[in-house]
Amino acid sequence: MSIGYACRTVGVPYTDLKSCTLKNANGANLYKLIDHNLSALENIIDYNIINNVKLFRIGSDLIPFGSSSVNNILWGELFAEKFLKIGEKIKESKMRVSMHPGQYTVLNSPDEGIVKRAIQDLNYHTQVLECLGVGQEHKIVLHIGGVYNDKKVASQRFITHYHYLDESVKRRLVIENDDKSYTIDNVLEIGIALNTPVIFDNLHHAINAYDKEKSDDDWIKVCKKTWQKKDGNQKIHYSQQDPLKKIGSHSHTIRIDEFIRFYEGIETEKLDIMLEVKDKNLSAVKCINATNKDKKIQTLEMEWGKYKYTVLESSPSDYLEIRKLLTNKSDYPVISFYNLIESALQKECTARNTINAALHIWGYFKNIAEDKEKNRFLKSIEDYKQEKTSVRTIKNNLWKMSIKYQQPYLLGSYYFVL
DNA sequence: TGACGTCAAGATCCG
DNA sequence: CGGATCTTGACGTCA
Repeated sequence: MSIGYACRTVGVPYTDLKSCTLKNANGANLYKLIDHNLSALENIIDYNIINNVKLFRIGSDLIPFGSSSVNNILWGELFAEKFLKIGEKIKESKMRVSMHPGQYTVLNSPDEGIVKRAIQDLNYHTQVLECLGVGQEHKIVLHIGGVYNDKKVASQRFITHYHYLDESVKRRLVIENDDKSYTIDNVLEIGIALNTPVIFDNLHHAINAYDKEKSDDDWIKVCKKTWQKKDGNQKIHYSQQDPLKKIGSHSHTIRIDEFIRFYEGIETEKLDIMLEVKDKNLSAVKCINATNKDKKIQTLEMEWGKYKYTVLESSPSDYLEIRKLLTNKSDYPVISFYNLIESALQKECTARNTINAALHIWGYFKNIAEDKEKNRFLKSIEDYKQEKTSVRTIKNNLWKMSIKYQQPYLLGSYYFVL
């Protein structure tokens, strides 16, 4: 059983993917971007290995304009070694990766040109995974596409167009229910016809279900039958509704109580769970720690080190509460721990608490900072008090100091990104 | 024709 | 001039 996250990290230095606009997409630029992005991907994979994350979705923008003819450089060959090095790390650590073309890759379109581009896009995604040298259990997830006033005809067209795909693409392709058009039973019908694995997405299903007679667990069991041994473990997507945003919007973080309720209601033995959530790796690590059989307080102490200053600026009372929670070294109060962090992070930061936390961070530098740096920090605090600047300015300033003076504890802190 | 979703690039504004 | 903040881009479907 693995739990993972999609595309990018939060709070992990040197893991951002870069891109460019169409008009700047020339060979020299693209070469630099790809080189940078592959290094970033390697850093993400390294982070995953260190943090015991065994499931990860590689972002489609790894190769900018990867499926477009404007990108005509032979990136597969030019970066072959870099790809293979990353692929080796993935295989060695038994990580499973995947890719997921976006909502604009539509295989079942009645428009020939759009179908052609969709096929090119699927070829591109396949090529990335092949360059890494990873097996066919490393999947490409696709939605069915548009309805065009007749879902039966449109489903049939998906099946017809599927047969245009290269064997290497078909081997990896899996299909998923969406939040507007194709319900899980629609997708299963196509999946069974094509002998293609089906991904169950719980939030899409909650919004767009043919009938709600069956539970999530029931549907997961039905989908399981579409996964064969060669496909690897069954995969599902899991996300939660953001309570403040419109229907279908992913939550900022995975609420741990709600996740555990879901987790305990399904058969997880041979199941991989891809989380779709704004805070990415933070929620993945949270859910991994909450379901881990290896219950060590050190795991929570490390997590606390990353969250503590964010908690301090949101809620000093929760800060004290969590410290108390972690005093018994033989305990593993993982659920209470994350509940307290979630509750703290929901609270509005008062100006007083914001400044208090900033001064705590400043404590790392006050004896080593140059006068110029000290003045800049004090000025940012003054400006903030007078509402002339946002807390961003203070944090960006302190972040630069953390890099300059190489404070490892601060470089891993979520204070700068949450 | 614009909303939808996503997030970095690119543009512009500010001190 | 550097940094913060706002706007655009790139894609296809649907109302």
